[in-house]
Parts: sequence; structure tokens; C-alpha cells
Amino acid sequence: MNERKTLEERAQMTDLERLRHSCAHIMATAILRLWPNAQFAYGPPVENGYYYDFELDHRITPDDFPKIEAEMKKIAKENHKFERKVISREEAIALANSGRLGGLTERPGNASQFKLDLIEKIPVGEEISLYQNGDFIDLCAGPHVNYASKCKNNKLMSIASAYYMGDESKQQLQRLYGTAFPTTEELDKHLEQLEEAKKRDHRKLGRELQLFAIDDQVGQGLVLWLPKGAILRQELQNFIGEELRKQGYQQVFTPHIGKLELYKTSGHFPYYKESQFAPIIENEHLAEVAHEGCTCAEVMERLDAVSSRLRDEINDRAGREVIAHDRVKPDAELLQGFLLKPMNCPHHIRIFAQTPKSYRDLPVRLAEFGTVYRWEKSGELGGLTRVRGFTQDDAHLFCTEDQVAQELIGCLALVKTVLNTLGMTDYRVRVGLRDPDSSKFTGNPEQWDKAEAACRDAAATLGVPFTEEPGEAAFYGPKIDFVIKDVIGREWQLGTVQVDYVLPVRFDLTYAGADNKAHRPVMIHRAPFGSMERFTGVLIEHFAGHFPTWLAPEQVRVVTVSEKSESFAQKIYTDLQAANIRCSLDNAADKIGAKIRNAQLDKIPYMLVIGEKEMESGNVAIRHARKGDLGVKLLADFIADVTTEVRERLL
RNA sequence: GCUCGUGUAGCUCAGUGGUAGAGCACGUCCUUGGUAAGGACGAGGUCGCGGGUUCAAUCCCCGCCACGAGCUCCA
Repeated sequence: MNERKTLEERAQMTDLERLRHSCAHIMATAILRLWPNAQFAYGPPVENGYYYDFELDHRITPDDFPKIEAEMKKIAKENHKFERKVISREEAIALANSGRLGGLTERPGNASQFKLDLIEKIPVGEEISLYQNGDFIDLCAGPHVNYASKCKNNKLMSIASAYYMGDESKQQLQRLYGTAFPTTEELDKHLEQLEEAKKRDHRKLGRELQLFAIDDQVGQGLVLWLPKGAILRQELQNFIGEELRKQGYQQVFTPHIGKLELYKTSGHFPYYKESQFAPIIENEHLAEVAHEGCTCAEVMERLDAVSSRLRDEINDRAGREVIAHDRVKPDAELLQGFLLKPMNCPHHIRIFAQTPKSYRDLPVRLAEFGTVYRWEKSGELGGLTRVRGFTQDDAHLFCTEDQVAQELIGCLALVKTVLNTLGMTDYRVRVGLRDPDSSKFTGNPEQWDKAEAACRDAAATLGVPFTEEPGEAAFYGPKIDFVIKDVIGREWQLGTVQVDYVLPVRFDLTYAGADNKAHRPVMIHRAPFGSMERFTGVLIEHFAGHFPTWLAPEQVRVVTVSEKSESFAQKIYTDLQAANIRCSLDNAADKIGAKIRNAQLDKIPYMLVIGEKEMESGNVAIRHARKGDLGVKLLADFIADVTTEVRERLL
């Protein structure tokens, strides 16, 4: 965030970005005319528009938008030229000190502090330039459009705050978002698309279609799957279950909690303590602690003291082979207790370790729909995409070094099968590498290099472009993520495949090789959906609630034209049920138009309209939610068609 | 967690310093109608929660909770 673009990168700005960047200057000008002492920081174009960050005592609210927009219109009409001027560093600093940068006039006593910071960041020897439009002068490398009149198709979108320099420890600035297009038509179309997108928001559809709920009395970020949503989820799980059997996975089940010691060994507890629910301390220990007169705060301190020491010990050992007897020793000071599991791997590892393994046993592939709990900050929760308890379609593969490449390819193939079956083609692939500067990663560099190379090679076999992103790895290894955007443009990681040389070491996993010596297996963590919650959320938006028949909670609704056809409709309903088709019968006193409307609003794939004509002919009149009237057919043929459609999971 | 905004019936939303309203959904009855809304009547609310100001608070003030947007974070 807010990384300085190089001059080369700036030169590559598209025409649209250039326009929006200019609009940011116009916006700043308008704000200054209304509030002359505003101090501006960054104002770049972004994917769907632009923003400018600024400091201002007056809190901008949406009520202020009309007057800012009116002022922007006026400025566009004044149609000043954008003029570029190269100046020396000294001149730039002098202008900033006078408050002139990011201002309409000199502002004594109100220096352009953010601009001074920016100047400092400009490498020595690089050209420093200003852009002026009317009275507004800004420190800016450009480029810009030639005249302000290009910026007339503008709309302010939202006001929010942002940390200065993207740093949580720094002050928060106001950030005003706008969007702009070359023509009014394009702007209107964009705004229309935003309205359309809102209609497919999974939070809205989830409520309307009764798929899931998040209830205040249950807790923030804890998803309740309603009966209809549960059908959807169960179908997804059946689907992936079939694929897993084909690929030689074995199903396991594990509990929702594990001992703190387990997570000390895995590294979760010391490393990610702040992202976990607080430990569950055994009653006996709580009583002891209480007897000693420990306050809550002291209990927390004891946990903290121990965990920070653990962290130090583990960091000391980073980079060398660690085996079980060298693990963190049980610690008398550490309160005994349990953790709600943040990941399933430790449990699966202990399943693997139950019996000695030989190279002939590998790979071992253990799968579970495992529910995990993570303490996400409250402001980050939302809908199904970011929650505190979620179920991963998880599996852990234990294999030999030689098998890694092939297993990775198998995992990626599985993710692709899943996405193709659902028609989700609009995704990007990210290879997450470690950030060499961060202490958040365990293991030694050679292992990481091997694992990263394996991921890179596997990703290259996918046949889709991928990006490599340092700092995006899991703490135990690099990963290949499938990333998809939601309806408001936010990106979410769904499927993921991760290579792990670290946890087998921490848990001292071994297998007997052909040489009859102990060898270290390699682990692969993978989840094609990622989490059932997040995936379902994205899926709802992908289909806009119009699920393919195999996923639809209700597949067929039988609607009667009048009471006269009720007995025939009843028989059809019974036959559909006997054929395992999820259906209902609407024999209410509504008119047929109303019944059809209701079925449409419920987004049920098929309606069978049953009246006197059908009674006489023995046919059913078929209406599809998206394709409309499909004419009549024998019931048996309809059932056969739907059954095939469901079995083959057609879209 | 931070900033701003929002919170009124199951849903979508009006509204007021004097304890509330619409449409849809729901219930009953009438209607038996052929591919996106037939009609009548009825029931339904501690106006998010807790304090404060006031003769009086759903409305004003403060705190909390939840939701939304953005930021930060995301094993």
C-alpha cells in the first residue's frame, strides 16, 4: 500500500487512470475551496476510480458530497490547463513549508507536512515536478490529462478513513473516494453495474433465500446454516467427497479442541496467539490459580510470559533441524488447558503418527471437513467471507520428497475440477512466498527454497497465469492460492495448496525408506474450497442465487392452476419425491401468476404448471426460472432429464 | 482493533420531544383464476441495549452491542 510508483510505472498509466488521477486533483481543489486548510497526502487512481487522503478538522459526511461535486463541476468548467513544472528539491521544500503544496495559496503556519514526507522519499537525482491546475499546485510526478474539462464525468462514492502511509500506528486521514469516466454514458453504466452487483450480494441473497443467518445472540462471525443453506453445503461436500475417493483420500474425524501443548509443538500457540480464541483453562487449574489469589490480569500475564519465551526459544532454533526431544519442554508455569483449534493439521499429524509408516505406505492422504476457530478482529468480520468459525474442506498429504511434485499437481487438478464444475473461471492464482524480512515464518531457508520451487513448478503446470507474492506464505510453508473477487470487488482466497517441510520436523514425523532408515516426510495442506462458508458466500454471488439444479435447495415446484388439478399435482409431487428430487407443491388459493412469481423469487430452477390440460394429456408443463416456458413433456421424461442434470452436475 | 455511518413489524423503509406508520410477507374468509402480484378483514413493535437531560425520549446527549464502508490484519 502506498508504495511509491517508479517513474516508469507512472508512464504506463492508462488513459483512464490518468483521467482519474487528474480528477483526484480536481477533488482536492474543490475541498480546498470549501475548507482551505485541508492538508493532502496521497491521491492515486485505483481500480474503480480514485481517492485522495487528507487531514481536515471538518468531518466530511455524505451530506457534503453535493457541494463538493458542484464545486468540482465548476472547476471542470473553468477548464484550466494541467501544467507541469520541474523544480529543485530546495524549491519543493520551500513551497511545502509555506503550505503551498496541495493548496490554493500559501498557508503560513500550515506547512504541507505530508508533502514534505513525500519529498523526502524521492530518491536523490530523480526529477521533482509540480502540477498546477488553476490555483491548485501539487507535488506530483503525473501524468495528467491536458485540460480540466476532461474531468467532468465525476461522482463521489464514499468517505472513509485510512492510516497515514498504511501504518496502523500512524494517524488516520480522511479518504474520499470518487469515480470518473470519459463520458457520461460510461459513468452511468458503471453506477448501474454497481446497483446490479448489490442485488447479488450474498448477505442479501442469504437472507432472502433463507440460506444462512448470523445471529447476535449466538455471536459475531458465527454462521448458522439454515435448512436450505445446509442442503447446498451438503451437496458441495458430497461432490468433493466423490472426488476425494477417486484420488485415494481417506476420511478422518477429529475434535474441535486440542491441548495447548499440541499447539506449542505445531507453533500455532506462540506465533498466532492473538488470532485465536483465548485458551480454555482446565477448571482444576483455574481453581488453583484462584486459590493463589491470581487475578484475571495475572493469568493473562502468565500466559503471555510463557508464550513470549516460547517464541524466543523457537526463534533461536530456527534454521536447524529440530526433533521431538528437542521440542519445547512442557512448562510447569504454563497453565494447562486447551485451544479451540485454529487449524486441523496438528490433529491429522497425530493420526499419521499413530502407526509406523514405510515408504510403501506413502502418500497418506487424510481428509476431513474440519471446523476451525479464529479470533478475527471485529471490524474485519462480514457475511460468510470473513467469520470466526468455519469449516475447511481440509486434507493433509504425507509423502516422500520425490512425490511432492506429483501430489501438488494432483491437488491443483482437484481445485481446477471444482472450479470448472461450478463454472467459476474468473479467478487468479497467487504463489505466496515468504517475506525474508519477517519473523513470522519458521523453518530453515533451504527447506523454504525447495518448497517454493515446488510450488512455482506446480503452478506453471496449471496453464493459467500466476503471480508470485512475497509475504503471502503460511508460517510453515509457501502456498498456491486461488483468489476470487466478491460482488463489491474484494478479493478472497478460496482454494489453497501449501507445501510444508516444517511441521513434519516439529512433530518429528518419519517413515522407513527403502534403505531401512528413518526419513522425513513432506506435508501438503490443501483445501479446494478453502472454507465452506467463504466458498458458499462467493458461490451465491457467482450464481446470483440461481443455483444449478444439483445445488438448488428446492429443485422443482409443482404449481396448480386451480383446485381442479390438485389431485394430479399431488401425484406428480409424490413421484418427484420418489425420484429423489427436492420439490414442493404449491396448491395455495393464489392465482397461477402469483404462484409463478413466488417460485421465480425463490429462484427455483423448475416449475411444473399443472392444470386441466395437463390432467387430460398426462403431461407436465415445464417452466425454467431463467429460460422461461419450456413446453410440455411426459413426467417420466422430465424426471429422467432432471436426474441426469443433477447426476452430471450440469450448470 | 481504528475512523465514519446505520440500527423503527419477518423483509424493504417512512416518521415525530407528547409511548408509532406504509408496502410486501403472515393468518382467516371470499375468489378456482393458464406462465412474475385477485379481493376483504385481521394479527404483529420495550422504535438495538443501558444510562443521562426533560413534566415527558423512539427522537436530544453519553456509553455499550451489532451491522455497513474503508483502513489495518488474515496461519
